[in-house]
Amino acid sequence: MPKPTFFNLPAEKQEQIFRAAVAEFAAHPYAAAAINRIVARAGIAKGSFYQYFHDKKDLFLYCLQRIGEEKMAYLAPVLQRAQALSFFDLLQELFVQGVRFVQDHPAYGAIGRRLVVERHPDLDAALREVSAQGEVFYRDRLEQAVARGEIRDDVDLALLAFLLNRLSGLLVEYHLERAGGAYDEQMLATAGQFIRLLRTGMEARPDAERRAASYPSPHPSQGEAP
Amino acid sequence: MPKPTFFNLPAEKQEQIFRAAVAEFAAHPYAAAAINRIVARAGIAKGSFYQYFHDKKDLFLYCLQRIGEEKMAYLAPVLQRAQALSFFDLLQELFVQGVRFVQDHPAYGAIGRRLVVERHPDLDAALREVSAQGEVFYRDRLEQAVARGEIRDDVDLALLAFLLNRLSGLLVEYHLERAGGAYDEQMLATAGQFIRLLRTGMEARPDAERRAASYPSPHPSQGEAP
DNA sequence: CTTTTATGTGACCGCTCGGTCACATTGTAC
DNA sequence: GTACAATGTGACCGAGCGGTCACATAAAAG
Repeated sequence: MPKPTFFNLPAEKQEQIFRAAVAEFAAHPYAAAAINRIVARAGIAKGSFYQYFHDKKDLFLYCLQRIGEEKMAYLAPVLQRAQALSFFDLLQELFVQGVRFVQDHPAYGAIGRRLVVERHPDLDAALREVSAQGEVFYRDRLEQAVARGEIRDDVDLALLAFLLNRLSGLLVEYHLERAGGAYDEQMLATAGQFIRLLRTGMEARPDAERRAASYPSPHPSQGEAP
Repeated sequence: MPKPTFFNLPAEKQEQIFRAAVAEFAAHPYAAAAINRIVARAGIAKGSFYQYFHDKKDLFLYCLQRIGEEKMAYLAPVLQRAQALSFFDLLQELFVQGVRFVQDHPAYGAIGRRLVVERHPDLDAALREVSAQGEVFYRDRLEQAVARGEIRDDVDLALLAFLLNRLSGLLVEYHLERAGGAYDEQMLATAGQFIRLLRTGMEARPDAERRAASYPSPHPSQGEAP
């Protein structure tokens, strides 16, 4: 938790510091992220920084909390409708909003990815909390969907919750790498394909099944192979 | 590429240095990995190190190449049978061998994960090469499988190749996090569930389809939710 | 032996790091 | 004005970094 001094600062200055920190943590692994660069970018003295935060870890966790709040703000409209949506509609909405979030805040995405992969004592507790949160959420939704008969009852829900929690990150990465990242039709098509794969799998099947699986765009006009 | 001096070393000593480097790169982000610790662990003088390698990047790329060779050795038996196997059998074998590889060499897994997520100028070229390699492989197999009618012809192959390339990493991670990591029945069951999800999806369907999807273990006896 | 060539060595360089501290500046109370 | 508390500041500390270099050692060549 930041020191009280930080919260006494004008909101404008708090934001400057937060933005500088986010940029730094997005650009460098935690261990290599430099307070020196953060204070330079924020336009404050190093001594001042240590009046606001106890140490680097304190700053990082503050950033993580802020990012989490912003993400929740993105997801809130969807979450409110969660009960009213079918599981796959919910999934689609969550993925789409997830892509939008990272498109609007690429640095947040970079920090999230680092958090998942990096091994640093300062980060371990935060990582466990964040990923457990996501998995519990998916697990609950999955159980409801199974109860409603939307999802087969013979799948390993723990495995599936784990996968869904990570897949949203992969989808974002794919869209950013290939499509460059606009929030557009192409993105919706990719998300649709993604969901369709999850729903009905990739195996060829008799035609009867095929049509039931259609979603927003059946053919995203991706490049064909030579 | 290491300097000639390195290859003049007794194989034993080369191995000592390689192992020390792998341990360091697995335990720390590239930027934070320390030549000082590597030479200490390898039992050589720092000056000697710079007779063997041009710099840190040189050492890291050498490690990556060695790891790639060892992985190929693991996968070779499967790859040789690739044409004879159905796509999903091939996938199952690849995933299983992938898990085995990381179980036998946890440090290699850690380095691979870092490579995918970390952003460092020294690593960018290597990352692009490695991931492109994997995707091209999957893409080729997918096209063959579509031609053989094993896989529906209306999926976005680029997206699917990307996902498969990453999913193998996720499966490994899941198995290591939950099961702790033995190469055992439990692992085979998880891989089977995984493949089954890919084949037939998670959506509930009329019973006819259900049975066609069975694979090694239909019920992996994962814990039930309260 | 001496010379030459290849290899081993650790003190050292310049730099950056996270974090501290003595002091300067500011704002309010009186 | 003075007094006092809160906040701003950057030089500084010890440590660790990647990388260098003058020199020691050793083996082979003459």
